[in-house]
Amino acid sequence: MSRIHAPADARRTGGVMRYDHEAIEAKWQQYWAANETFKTPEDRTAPKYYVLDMFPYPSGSGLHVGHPKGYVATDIVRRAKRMMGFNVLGVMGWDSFGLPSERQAVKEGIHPEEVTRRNIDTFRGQLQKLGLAYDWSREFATSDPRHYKWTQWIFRKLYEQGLAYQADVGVNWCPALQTVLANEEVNDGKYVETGDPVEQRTMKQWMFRITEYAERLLAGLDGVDWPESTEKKQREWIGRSEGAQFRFDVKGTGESFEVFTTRPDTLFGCTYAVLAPEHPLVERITTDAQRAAVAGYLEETRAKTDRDRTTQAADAPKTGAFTGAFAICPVNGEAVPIWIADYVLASYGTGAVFACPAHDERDYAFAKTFGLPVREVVAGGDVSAAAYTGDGPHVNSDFLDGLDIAAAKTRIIAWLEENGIGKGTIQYKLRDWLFSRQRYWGEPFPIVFDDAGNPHLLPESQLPVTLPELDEYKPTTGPDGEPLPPLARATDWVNSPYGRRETNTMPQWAGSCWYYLRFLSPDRDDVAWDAEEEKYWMPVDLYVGGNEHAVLHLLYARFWHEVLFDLGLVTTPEPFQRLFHQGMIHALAYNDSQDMRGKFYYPEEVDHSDPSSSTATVKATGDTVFVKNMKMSKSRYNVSNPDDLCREYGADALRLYELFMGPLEEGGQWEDAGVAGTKRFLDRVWRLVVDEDTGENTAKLVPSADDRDLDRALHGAIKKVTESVDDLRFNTSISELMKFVNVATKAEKVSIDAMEAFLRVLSPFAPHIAEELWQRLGHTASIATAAWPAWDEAKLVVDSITLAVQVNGKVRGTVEVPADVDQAGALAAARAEPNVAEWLSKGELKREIYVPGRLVNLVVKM
RNA sequence: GCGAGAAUGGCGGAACUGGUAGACGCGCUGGACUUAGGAUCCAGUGGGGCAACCCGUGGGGGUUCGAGUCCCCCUUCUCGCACCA
Repeated sequence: MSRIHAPADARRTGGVMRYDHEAIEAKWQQYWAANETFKTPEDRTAPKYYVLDMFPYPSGSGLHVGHPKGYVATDIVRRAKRMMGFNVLGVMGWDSFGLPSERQAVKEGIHPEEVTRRNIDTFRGQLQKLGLAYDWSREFATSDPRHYKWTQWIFRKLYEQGLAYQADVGVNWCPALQTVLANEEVNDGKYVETGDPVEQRTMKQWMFRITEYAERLLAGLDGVDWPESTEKKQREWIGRSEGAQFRFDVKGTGESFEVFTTRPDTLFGCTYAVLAPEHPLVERITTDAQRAAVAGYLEETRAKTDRDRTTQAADAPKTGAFTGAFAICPVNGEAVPIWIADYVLASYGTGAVFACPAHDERDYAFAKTFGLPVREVVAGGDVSAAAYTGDGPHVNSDFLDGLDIAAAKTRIIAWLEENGIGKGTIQYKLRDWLFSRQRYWGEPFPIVFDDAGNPHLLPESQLPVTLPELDEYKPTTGPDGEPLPPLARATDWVNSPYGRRETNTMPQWAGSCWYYLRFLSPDRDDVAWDAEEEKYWMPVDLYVGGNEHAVLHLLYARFWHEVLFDLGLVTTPEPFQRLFHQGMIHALAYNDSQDMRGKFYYPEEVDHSDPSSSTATVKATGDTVFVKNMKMSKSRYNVSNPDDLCREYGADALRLYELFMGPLEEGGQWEDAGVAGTKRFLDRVWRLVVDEDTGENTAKLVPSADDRDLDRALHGAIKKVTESVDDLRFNTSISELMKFVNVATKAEKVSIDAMEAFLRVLSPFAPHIAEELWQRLGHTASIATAAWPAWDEAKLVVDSITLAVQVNGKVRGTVEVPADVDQAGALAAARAEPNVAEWLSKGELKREIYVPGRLVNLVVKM
């Protein structure tokens, strides 16, 4: 029970009892911890609400003010929903495996675990200073064997389902990091996190058959409440396209190849075929005459980066080489030349296409480059000028003539199927998920290899497979000089009684794929999660995090969840019912180059006294620097530190400003001065209750006071805050809270009931001061356990309203009328307004418009 | 190139289904109280004009009694995606 009853030991300075945020915030944080105020309730009869923040990676650099924005938002939801009678599951933990800790450990010569523990302590400390209402008893880290035992357990499940396999695949190898990266981690030929260059290699890797779930992952999006743009990104990432796959025979050989197309209806317009340079047939069908040309082209292609090959516009000039071979177009028996070209990707579809330049921009560009014929088969465009991709009747197409695209597709697919040449199929852009990394600081696989090199699952009883101690965490090399992961150094560990252990580890995504389930029963060592708890708490009702995870984490987690659902281990097909992305916080950055790629300067190094100017002056040198609002980041020298702001203004003021600065989904531009503003607001709240001269409660607070204006402000605030808990528009609800304080400050008397109701709706935003004032008003239990107040619509209505009176759409005056005025009364009052009457006298009144409660518009013909 | 979103005072941002544009806050100006104020309180604050009034939501058209909001065209910015046949 509550152990701290002493009144706030707020600092008395010169007899003034000011709001001492440091003492009060520390006091209540201790109180919440000591009383386990936010421990998840045991009762399972109340409605539940699972609010989750995206799992943070505890980096070494700690938090800047951009990080807690989402956590503050979810904290308001947690606290308010709790007061509304929900059982709230609010938890925080650490996605603590990962390369940065490993690199930091190498650098400092200590164990990654130690780095991780230190970073977690920093993060936890920073978050706890913000007064976030987490159930800290459920905290866990993915790098804890108690947790990763179950990550390995889930891997076993996926393996047993045939969803995990090893394959020799072309991978993104990062020489600097000595590891492979997932496609999603590579952009522009570089590792997205560090910018280190990435090259292509073929290696044996673990893969997940996420492609088997492509259709399910698409369908599941229909049932969730997610931002439209994120759903769209996932759909596009999965990239479903319907079409046909069929066979082309290579003339004069026994060979054939399959093509995939979404436009089988244009088959009569086929004038050549193209194989990807990597296509296995290339070697076999190239004629001697063309061998040199083909070899030359393959060399050229190899030299190109993936990006060079895949980031061209459709109508960009093409490259390629003729193989000398011809393919037989199945629909008309024509022999068409077979080319190779890097605009055809080996990794998509069948790695081969038939080309119909008349109706495909890429084929058109290629045909123009190499002087290949163009044959129109869909009327409606001018194929002598450009490819025509619109609809129209087919021509030059035998049995398809006259049909539109849709009908022609159906017809040709039926024909292909009847003749045993091919069939209608669906292709996805989604590729199988590369799941292994050559790193130390990740989950070991529960896999051993036999002497023949075949993988076997370790029995469940052998989990967790823990990370062995190493002298060094750097990658190593094998007897043939091939690169080996750091775990290969642990020879005793590798040679287990069950076989040779897998030395790759899982990627960082693994832990975050199911952490939301572990939070349900993190103390259980006998199960990954408790089935009853899963039934009660899942799905996550509100998931808040940045949109940078729109595809990767959210797609991977959904995939695992779907598999677990199929196995009957979870009861909902989707893990995250509602998703919300908080915006990225920006702040002014100063750089000596206009493109912001030069040297950055700290705000205190420059003089930017004219905020409307896009340039500033470096104080020391007088040089001009450019000013731009940029994402807050250490490297741009534009971060604000939450610890400093907590010290100066308090966590409550910081929390308020995080959300007051703008809509949650937009980031907003950070200004430390804004925190001073929300601090002033809290000072005024304080003075409503506390007489700063005596430290006693103010005389202003009385048992009852009849004040319609104050009631309206109060109930307006209650209503707005209550609604914002669902629509997450906290910036406007904070302004309603401010309005109440403005009215209350001016009022002679404020009823204690009104003040208490206000404190309750304020408490999710500024919990420390709300607790303190609540206690000063005589309450012994935490305000977090108080009931949420209801608003009274009757209190929101006003006796009289001000109507704007327009003449021809321009406001010419206002009139006070009773709130329940009828149309005739409103119009009469409007016409009587002196200034309006004068305008009316200038012309003929043609029309009167009355918008109840708003305005009157009188249309006058002058 | 394609797609999505955005553009409102000196600044961050309000404005429900078209209905008094600029709520709330920052900053600024003036005043009060003060030994002092970077504390607090009061008043003011889109631009122009003594005023009536005029002009104002990136630019240009349109619909409407009435447009920040709806439609068309354009500009700029942000964020995704990038030859997927």
